[in-house]
Amino acid sequence: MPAKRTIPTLDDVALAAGVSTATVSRCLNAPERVVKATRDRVLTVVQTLGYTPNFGARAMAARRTSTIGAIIPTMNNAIFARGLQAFQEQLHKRGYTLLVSSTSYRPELEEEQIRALIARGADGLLLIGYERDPAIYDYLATRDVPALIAWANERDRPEPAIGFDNRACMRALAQTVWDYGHRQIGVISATTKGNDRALRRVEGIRDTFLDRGLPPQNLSVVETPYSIKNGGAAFASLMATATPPTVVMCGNDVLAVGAIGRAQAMNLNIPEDVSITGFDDIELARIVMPPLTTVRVPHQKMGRRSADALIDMVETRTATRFAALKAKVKIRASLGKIATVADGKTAQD
Amino acid sequence: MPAKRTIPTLDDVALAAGVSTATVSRCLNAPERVVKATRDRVLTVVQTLGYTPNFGARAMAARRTSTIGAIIPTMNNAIFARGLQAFQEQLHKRGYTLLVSSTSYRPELEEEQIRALIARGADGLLLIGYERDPAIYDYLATRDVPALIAWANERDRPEPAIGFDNRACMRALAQTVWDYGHRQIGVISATTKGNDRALRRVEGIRDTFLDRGLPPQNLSVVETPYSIKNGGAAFASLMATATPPTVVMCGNDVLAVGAIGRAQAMNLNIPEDVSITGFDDIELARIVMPPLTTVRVPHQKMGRRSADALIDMVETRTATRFAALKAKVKIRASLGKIATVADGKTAQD
DNA sequence: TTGTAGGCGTTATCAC
DNA sequence: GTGATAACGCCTACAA
Repeated sequence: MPAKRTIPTLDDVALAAGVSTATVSRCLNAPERVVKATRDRVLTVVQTLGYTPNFGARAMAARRTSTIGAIIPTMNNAIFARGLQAFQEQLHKRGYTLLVSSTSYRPELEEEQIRALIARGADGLLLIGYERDPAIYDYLATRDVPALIAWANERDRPEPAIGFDNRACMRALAQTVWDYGHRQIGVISATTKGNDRALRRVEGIRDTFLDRGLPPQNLSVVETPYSIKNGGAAFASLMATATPPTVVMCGNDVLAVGAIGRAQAMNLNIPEDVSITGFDDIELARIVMPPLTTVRVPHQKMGRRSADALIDMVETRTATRFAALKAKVKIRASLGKIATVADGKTAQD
Repeated sequence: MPAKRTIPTLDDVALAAGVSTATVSRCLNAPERVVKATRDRVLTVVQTLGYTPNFGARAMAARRTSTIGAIIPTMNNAIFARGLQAFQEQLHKRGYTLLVSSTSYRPELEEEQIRALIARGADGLLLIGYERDPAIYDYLATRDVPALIAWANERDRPEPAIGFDNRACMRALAQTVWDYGHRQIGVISATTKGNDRALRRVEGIRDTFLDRGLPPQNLSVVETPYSIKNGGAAFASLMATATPPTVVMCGNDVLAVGAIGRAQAMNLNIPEDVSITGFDDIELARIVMPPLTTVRVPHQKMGRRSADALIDMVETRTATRFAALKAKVKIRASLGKIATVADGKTAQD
């Protein structure tokens, strides 16, 4: 009647199976190098004893962990959730485990978290966006830990990255907005400090409108941390000006949903009184009334590809550059047309 | 010009600081046991070398990791996100790290994940709900890993749990629905197999209505996996019957949002044509039109308390029982009143 | 095909 | 207050 109060180790298994620890280890890590008879015997013992290898010991001896770390700004909303889920599923398929941690959009926390993940033995790292202290890139290099950037992809940066071109995507959406006749533009951006994706999106908006000759004073930008509530407040402040915008372009869907909610509270009709756009195309974008015009980001594909790319980097010790993923403008009811005098039309549509 | 291609270890630090590895270790783990002069010297070296302790080695030597594992059904929606975020923040405050993994609502995956987290050295585990193979509880006991149950709390179960009473909460909501005059009830539940929270919620609904004498045939329940889309489909099937319900009570807000969307697509007015209720009070519940009547779960408090409780269990090796948290019915526009003949009123309100 | 033995980087128990 | 030194559990040459 063995009161198994102790955790079985490789030794216990070896002893019970009448083989050496080396053989047990092989049965687990390279089964083909053990003859079937012994392998079966060993695996049975593993089962009955309920043996599980100790991760720390294994990591130390093998000097790798089959673990990938990811550091994302937040798990609080759907923006990263879908991509992360796909990332983790693909990792799992290829025999890797995911370690997540989040910075709560405080970039200064990222370095500590990178260290923590590396200390935990992460074989590779997924990071969001390009912008971070160069010392971090140095650190990654000295530790020889491959890192892949996601949610962004800029043509002129050398780091391996799987994502879309935030600036070009927003430029495309802004073009649609321009084509719809809007000439008085409000922008609600996430805080751009330490967030290159947010910055690029604002730049994309500027590109389009200023290139087409919009007077700079017709384009007003406010920054605020991502949240539904902040989106609402920023919207109110934009609408409170002498010449309120006919369209408010938001840095992401969460801000846009906040703006829509506030607009309704202010008894403004969308898109008759004001149009609103987002970015990401999270589930909320279709639920909200009216449905949100936004940019559809290929979250799943991005997650899956990132997993494959990062594992390749880890296993082959090489780094490649990747082409940007496509993200398409998705027009829904929250964006309406403005009839310009030149068009000879009568009113908003 | 040292080309530091190697990762610094405790030995390197000890060597450079001219002390023993034991002293370096103490500087890091019990600074008060080292005289200030040496401590400063050592810590400087740690800085300049960029030393980070190796997690695996540390875990092996110290036989603990300051790591807590959590296994949740999904990270895909907001249901667990808020509580988990609070959980992780509180863990962080107390010097612990969180390891998450998700089962995608497939209970049979839980055991493997528990093993994986324990193999990774989790000092304690957070699990959702009570229902699981008894063998799992045995395993946890032999491995001597404390586990805390969250998102549920049943008076007559001995396991330590921090959460609310799903059955009682849903009973309270059902009471409100009853008071509003509804006598033809539709229920959309998550799959109850392997999900005690979902089962208890349905039971809560039955409790209220059957106790008050509602004929069983006036209460129809459909089960479907959690998702907005499935919620919509289930709603359509409930409404397609000969005597469609005047209210559809959903097992959570995600299903309810799906139901609302489908109702709109079917040109049904809420609550005039049919009322809809949810459970959880996630952000979506306030965004959706009309806003959703639901049960407000204290996610943050639950997360925070769970962290404290679990750390206490780990550090003191004791287990206590906890009282259920309160969750309140939150009435919003998606629930309307039915005028009964007895009330002498005229119509729906 | 299988066994032996050294080493991975820490912590903790002792002496000093 | 500080320094040796023995675990900790596993992997992997290398040898048999």
